[in-house]
Amino acid sequence: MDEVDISAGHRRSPAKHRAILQAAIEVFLREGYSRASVDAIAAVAGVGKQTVYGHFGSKERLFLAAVEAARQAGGSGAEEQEPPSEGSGDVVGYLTPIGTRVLNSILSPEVAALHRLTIAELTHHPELQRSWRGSEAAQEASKAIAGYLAERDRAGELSVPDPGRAARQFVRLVATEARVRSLYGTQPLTGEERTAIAREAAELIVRAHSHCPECGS
Amino acid sequence: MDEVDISAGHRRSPAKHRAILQAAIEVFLREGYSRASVDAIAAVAGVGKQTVYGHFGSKERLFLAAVEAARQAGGSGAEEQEPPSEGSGDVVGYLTPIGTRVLNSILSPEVAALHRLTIAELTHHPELQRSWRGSEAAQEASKAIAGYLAERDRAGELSVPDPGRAARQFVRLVATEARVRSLYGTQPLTGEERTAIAREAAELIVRAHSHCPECGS
Amino acid sequence: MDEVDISAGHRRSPAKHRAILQAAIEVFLREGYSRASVDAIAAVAGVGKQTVYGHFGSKERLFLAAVEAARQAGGSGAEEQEPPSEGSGDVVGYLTPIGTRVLNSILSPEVAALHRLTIAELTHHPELQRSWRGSEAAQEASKAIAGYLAERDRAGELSVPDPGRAARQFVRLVATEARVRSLYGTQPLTGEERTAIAREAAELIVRAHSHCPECGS
Amino acid sequence: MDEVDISAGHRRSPAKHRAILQAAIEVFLREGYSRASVDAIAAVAGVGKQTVYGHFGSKERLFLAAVEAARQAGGSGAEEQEPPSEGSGDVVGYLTPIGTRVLNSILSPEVAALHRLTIAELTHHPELQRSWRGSEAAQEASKAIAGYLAERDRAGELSVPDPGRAARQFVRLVATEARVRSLYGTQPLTGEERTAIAREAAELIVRAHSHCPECGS
DNA sequence: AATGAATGAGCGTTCATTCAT
DNA sequence: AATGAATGAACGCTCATTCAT
Repeated sequence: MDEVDISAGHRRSPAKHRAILQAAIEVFLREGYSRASVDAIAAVAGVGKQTVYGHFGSKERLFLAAVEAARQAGGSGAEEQEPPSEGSGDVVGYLTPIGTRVLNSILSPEVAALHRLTIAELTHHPELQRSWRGSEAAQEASKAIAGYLAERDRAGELSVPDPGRAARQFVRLVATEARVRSLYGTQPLTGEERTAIAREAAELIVRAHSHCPECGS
Repeated sequence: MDEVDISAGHRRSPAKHRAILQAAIEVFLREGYSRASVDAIAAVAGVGKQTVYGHFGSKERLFLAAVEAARQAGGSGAEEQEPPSEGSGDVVGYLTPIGTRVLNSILSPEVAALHRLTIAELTHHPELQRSWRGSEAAQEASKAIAGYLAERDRAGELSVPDPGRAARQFVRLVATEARVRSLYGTQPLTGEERTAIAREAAELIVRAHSHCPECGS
Repeated sequence: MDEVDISAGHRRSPAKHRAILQAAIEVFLREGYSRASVDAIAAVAGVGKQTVYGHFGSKERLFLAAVEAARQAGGSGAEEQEPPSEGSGDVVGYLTPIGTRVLNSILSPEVAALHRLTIAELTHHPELQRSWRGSEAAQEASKAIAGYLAERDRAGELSVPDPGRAARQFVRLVATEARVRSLYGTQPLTGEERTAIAREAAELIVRAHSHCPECGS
Repeated sequence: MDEVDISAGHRRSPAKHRAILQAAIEVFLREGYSRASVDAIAAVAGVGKQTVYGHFGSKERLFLAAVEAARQAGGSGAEEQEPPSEGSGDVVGYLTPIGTRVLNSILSPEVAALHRLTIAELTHHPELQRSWRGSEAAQEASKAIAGYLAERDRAGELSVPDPGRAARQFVRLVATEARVRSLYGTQPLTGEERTAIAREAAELIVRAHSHCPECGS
């Protein structure tokens, strides 16, 4: 009884609302703001144009709502993979798959397209700044990594005076390298490339925070 | 033959060609591809619309030519600053101003706008990929840094097994952190922020390639 | 049964009927027929759009009903002022304030707007002709004036062979001069202007129907 | 060489300008401002819509230009009839045909439609006020009548202390009576009706300014 | 070569009206 | 009876492009 249209027909149907939003995400991400036409979005959603305006008022407001919805949808699902075992001393072996997951999330077509779109429209739609701050899905991974590094520091395995900074640098390196090499997500990257990017970054971070292998300082 | 227009009247005037390109850069960078109108570009250039078509054939070709011209113009001028003295052992002190220069270049309004525009239009204008590869003005700085790090390695001051990778990582870190914090160049960054970004990255690189201060390994 | 809505819920509520009419008058007079939207009228009336259609069937019928209602409302209230003392021989002094009252009625915002609206829509809504004939609120004043002039004639003070015609001419002169000078009620007229208009017309009528001051013919 | 298109083809063609204006007059006068569509005007003019915008910029500016052009066109041609012989003592016989001509001009379909349109749009297009003042084609007739009455006064045939006022009153009476009876030009008036209206007004004016037939005062 | 007038398609938006509740 | 969501057609206006000069 929840699937379609609870008490539908009279109140503004949430089903159509979602359909329009979904269509808007699809078309805006594919075409960009200017090229996307409200007609096309309405057609994809399977509703009349005025229904779109009834729900969202204007192309601009629809756009902002779509970006926000896409951001939330894109953020979720990234962490559904199992967290790797906390324990071992192989820090590079631990960080690399995490970096790969961040990278996979960032290069997913939807997330990458959303990222490009946000950058493209920042100057004409300053409200996107709000979206931007929360959008770096990688920031959640960043916190987990910071926690892990702090633990390694406490365990005496690494020397990490500022785990937050180190985690942020790791994530930035992974994300940026991936974006640059994939032309901001428009060109595919093989699994090997992805792993190599993550490992390179992991190695840098580990090197920078290792005790001296000889004297232990 | 380069003067201005001396033989004008029948051959395509190079002066008008440049004026159109300049106007196109201005308008495309400000408005984006779709929002920019050929009318507006012709008006800014002070020529008739058909002249634009005579020179460039279509809006799309004009766009690509404008991006290419902007890329060349943007790349130059970044290195006009004197290279810092090569010598000293203060590697962070050496890398930080270089990073700051990279960052200043990247955040200049024209370069940042060009970067956003390229990202925005990558999917609709695949030819921009050509532009992209050569556009990272930072790559020149990268080579200089790699050379410097290799030298430090040879001098026994640092241990840099892969100077190219380290230099690239440094430049990526600086550029990305700057872009993220400035919303891809749409928000200003203070001098202190810029310096701090560069120093953070420099410190990471240096930490990662230092000899152990105690045992020298 | 006239209270408010006591039996509401199934029979058409007269209260809503009146509210819709009132809202329609307001919006049509302010915006004109084409510019007025049924949405706006429904919103002003505080009812749903279908309620409007349930009561009036179409925008056009609502319009005609609104004009008719406005005409009736506008006609009333004009004569609530006391009739001046019948007696004196100062005919100009008697006619002038009557003319001023006619003029004030005609220039009241609602009456003037209704007049403009009727003129504007005459060709597209021929039914407005019915409204038109009865709308000249001044016609009631005209009859009173005719009676007064006839009385002056019987008393030998004036020579008015056709009091109806004279009264009509007086009212026409006052109304037209007022409308022309106020741009059909869109520009205000001072009290002095109003009085002067009425007096000018009164003087003409009196001159035209006076006995010769010398020989009495 | 002047008829069509002097050096046409390159500069904005005056012929199309006039065609658009003519079409706009036709459609605006027939439909009113809101109902008239730019598409319809362009179609009637036989040009593309953008041509209309190239020439006039917006519907509103086209409207104002059309009203102005219609006013000028409407004003001319009214006076092409021969002025009646100045002489005689039959003032009513002299004024009546003049009044009839004024009335015929005012009731011509174009002039009447323009008048209605101007009244209808006064509040939404205040610039029409400029048009308004000069539009009363009757004002020229008014001056002629004033001159005639002044002459009669000098000749001792009438006593007209303020010929300008008297002429204005005459014209107002004729015009208003004609408009009211013809529903502002939307219903035809027979020749007899027209003459009767003019004569009624003429008689009033003459009565008001006659010397006493008995004592001559 | 260069102009800008002109085109036809398309844009975002709003309308009077009907449908489903 | 009454709601407001939904529709399809139109609106004013702008666009990239071509034509005629």
